[in-house]
Amino acid sequence: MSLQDAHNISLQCGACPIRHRAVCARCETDELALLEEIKYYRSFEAGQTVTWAGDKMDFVASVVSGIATLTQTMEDGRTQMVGLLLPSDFVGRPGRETAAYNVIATTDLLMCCFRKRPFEEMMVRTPHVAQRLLEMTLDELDAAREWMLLLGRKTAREKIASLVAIIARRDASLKLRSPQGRMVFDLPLTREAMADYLGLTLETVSRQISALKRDGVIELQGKRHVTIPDFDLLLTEAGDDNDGGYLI
Amino acid sequence: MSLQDAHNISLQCGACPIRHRAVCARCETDELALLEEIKYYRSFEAGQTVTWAGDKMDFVASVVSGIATLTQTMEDGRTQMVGLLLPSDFVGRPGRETAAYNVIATTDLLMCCFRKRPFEEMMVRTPHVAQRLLEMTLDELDAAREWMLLLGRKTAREKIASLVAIIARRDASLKLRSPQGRMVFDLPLTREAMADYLGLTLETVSRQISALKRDGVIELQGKRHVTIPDFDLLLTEAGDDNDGGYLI
DNA sequence: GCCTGCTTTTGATTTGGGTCAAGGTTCTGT
DNA sequence: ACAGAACCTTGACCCAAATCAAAAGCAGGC
Repeated sequence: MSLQDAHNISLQCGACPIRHRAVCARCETDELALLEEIKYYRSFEAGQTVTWAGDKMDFVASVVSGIATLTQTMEDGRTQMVGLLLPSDFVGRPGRETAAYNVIATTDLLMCCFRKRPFEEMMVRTPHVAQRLLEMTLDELDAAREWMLLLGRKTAREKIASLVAIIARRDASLKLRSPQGRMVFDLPLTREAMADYLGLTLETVSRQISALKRDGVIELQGKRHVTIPDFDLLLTEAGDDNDGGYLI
Repeated sequence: MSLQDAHNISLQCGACPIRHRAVCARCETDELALLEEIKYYRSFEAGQTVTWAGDKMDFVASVVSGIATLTQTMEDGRTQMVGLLLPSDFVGRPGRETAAYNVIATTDLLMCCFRKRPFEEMMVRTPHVAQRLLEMTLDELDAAREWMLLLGRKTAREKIASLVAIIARRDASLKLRSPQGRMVFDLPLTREAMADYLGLTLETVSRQISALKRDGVIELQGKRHVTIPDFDLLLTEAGDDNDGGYLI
């Protein structure tokens, strides 16, 4: 199944821009009509900036294809990625005027956008959508807090294993499988992007990937294509005690 | 003004358990009555656990007095604090069955609780409350992501300066002041708790506090009582480029 | 083919913060 | 007032990851 299909599934009922993990039985016809009305598409090239932190952002959106990152920066250039947007992910802050982070397309990116004002109006009128949005935000908060544990307490090797596990899990969910046993997928990030996500340098990322390869935890074909022979082994390396459903 | 007073202000309209930074013009009389009905108080002793991650949690709550922490742990005992609850802060996950983190009282703690079921019912009926809850969750998400930058990219000295600045800011807001110039307050955390929050060891925390004291960035009376001679200097040490309204 | 400009890997060296250890302070209960 | 227990500070040493440096892989354009 393609990423485009995954997006279609996530927008299942055709009405709600919000990701649905299960079938959505909530949306009503007029909501559908309203959303279709305010919907439009925007595409970005790899490397292009979607928004800068502090800029006005007059839309919310759902990623259709491609990958974008949310990053924080300090004046001296140190950067920390705080979120990764994959197809079917939602981005935007209903009720907020401005963007809080830099949003940057790391591949060619297609987004399904909704103008914010009418979207917010719809939210007020349809509590189920607002509730779903709250759930999604709570999910993101859980993910962010799990990531805080990684950034604060995990070793470089554990960080890499965690990231690979998260991407594997995410990839499996796009394929409607549960993550287990042998898994094959592509890393959607450069070494530098991984470093920004994990609070490491790209050299350390490269070294630890080599080490995990040497130790048989992962296999690499080329630089991006990964095979995981044993997902449980990877989880052990990641130091995860829970099933970590939250992240990304 | 006492902490109790701060709580009263945060619950200003007397109806909504949700923290209001400005005057709340939203709540209607029946919501008030409903909330009063489902409201009860719980107190915990210092060190007592409010909930463990994964446990059933059938209430949401607002901190009246005292301090609690949200922590994540790994099996081997490494812990990372992911949130700090001060008076007027809200805790709980409407729509979720279980707690996601360990919530531990670090001082004697009084919480104003609401049974979750009726609270959720009210949320569905009153979109303003749901919207306010979404705003709060977005605030928490912003804070978590700002914290990710700290954990991933800041030096030990910057981390300490950031934490002190955040506590100063928070203390000022309880006193209805804006943080600036000379400030005096108490650190509500032990060195160990600070270490857990910052992803450091308690020895490093102690050393860096000593260093900031030696360099005149902070002054200490005893172990807890802090004077900041120049708030802007502290912010510079923290490496903050924004005004950091989010954190805690 | 063969430049040119990435991205990635690997090596050598340095360093910030962790670890281990020993005292010092402050608080609490008797 | 005193004992014991937390909590905090400081020192010595070590190590994981950063930094500095160089070379290798790889992709696109001519």
